[in-house]
Amino acid sequence: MMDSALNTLLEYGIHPSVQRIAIMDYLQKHHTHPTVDEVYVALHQEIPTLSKTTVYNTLKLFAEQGAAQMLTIDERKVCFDGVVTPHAHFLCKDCGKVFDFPLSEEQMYVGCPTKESGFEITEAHVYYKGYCSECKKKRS
Amino acid sequence: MMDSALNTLLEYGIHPSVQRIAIMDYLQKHHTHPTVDEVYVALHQEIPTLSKTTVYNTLKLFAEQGAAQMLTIDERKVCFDGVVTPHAHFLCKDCGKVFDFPLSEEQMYVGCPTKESGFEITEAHVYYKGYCSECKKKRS
DNA sequence: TATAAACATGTAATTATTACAAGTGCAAAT
DNA sequence: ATTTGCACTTGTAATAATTACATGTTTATA
Repeated sequence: MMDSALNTLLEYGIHPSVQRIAIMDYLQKHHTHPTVDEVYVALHQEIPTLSKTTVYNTLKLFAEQGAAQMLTIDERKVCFDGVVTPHAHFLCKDCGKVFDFPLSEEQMYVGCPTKESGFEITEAHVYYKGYCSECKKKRS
Repeated sequence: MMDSALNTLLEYGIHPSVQRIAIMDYLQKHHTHPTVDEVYVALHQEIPTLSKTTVYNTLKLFAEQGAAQMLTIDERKVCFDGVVTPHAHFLCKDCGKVFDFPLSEEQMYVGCPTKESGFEITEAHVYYKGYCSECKKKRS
C-alpha cells in the first residue's frame, strides 16, 4: 500500500518512520499541493499522536533531500508537491488553487546561470499567476 | 529628485502621496530586494510618522498595479523589486541574498499556458535556488 | 537487553501579516 | 476662505504561520 512512499524515502536517503511514510504517502496520493496544515489535519485522523511540528520537520526534510518540492508561489502560505519531475505551477489569484503545467527540464532551465558564473543551482521554479478558466468565467 | 518615483506612480495609475513617493523612490534606488521591514526601517528615519501598515498597504498596492514585483522566492519572507522588466531571480540558500539574472520575456513565458487553455496569465516568475559564488567558496 | 542515536511530541515564543477603527490631510465645491 | 467628503495613513490588537527547545519515545545495533 505505502510501498511506493517507503521506496521514495529510501531512494532519497531518508530514514523511514511511521510518520514519514504516512506523510510521503499522502503527498503521493493527493496532488493538491497541500499546506503543512492540510497534511496535518488529514493525517491526524489516522495517526492521532501526530504533531504539527513533525509535519513541519518532515516536509522540510523531504524538500531538502529532493524527495518533494516546497512551493512558495502563494505569499500567504507555503505548499508542497510530491511530484519532483520538472513542471511549472500556476496560481489562481481568485480561488487560490495551484495548477500544474507541463514544462520540460530544458525549458525550466532556459537562461539559467551557468557553472562559469560561479553560481551553483540546485533547483528551479517557474510560477505563473492569473485567473483559472473557472474564475475567469465568474469574473466576466 | 523623486520625480522618477512620482512619474512611475502616475504611469501605473496610483494616486501619489508623500509616503507612496518615498517608498517607490526607495525601491528605485535600492535594488536589494528589500522586505517590508527593511523599507520601513530605512524610511522611518526620514519620515518618523510612517507606519508599518502603510508600508504593507503601499507595497501590496504597487504589486497589484504592476508598479513593483512581489517576490516569494524565500519562504521565510516576502520581498519586493522595483524593476518590473523581465528577469529571473536567484536565492542563495546560505546567505539568503537575492540576485537578478537576465531573462527575456520570451524565455520567461516559454511553455506558458496559452489563451486557448482558458487560463489568463498576468505574471510569471522564474526562481533559481542554490549557492552564490561567495558562499560556494566558503563551503568547500 | 543495554545503549546511543535518531525521531517525534507539545508547549511556548517569535514573527509576519492582517483587521479594524480612528485620525489626518488634501481637493473639490460652495 | 470654509466646508465637506474621500482617500490615505496610523496604531493597536488580533490572527496565523513558523520555529525553538526541552522532553519523551522509538529504533537499530552491539
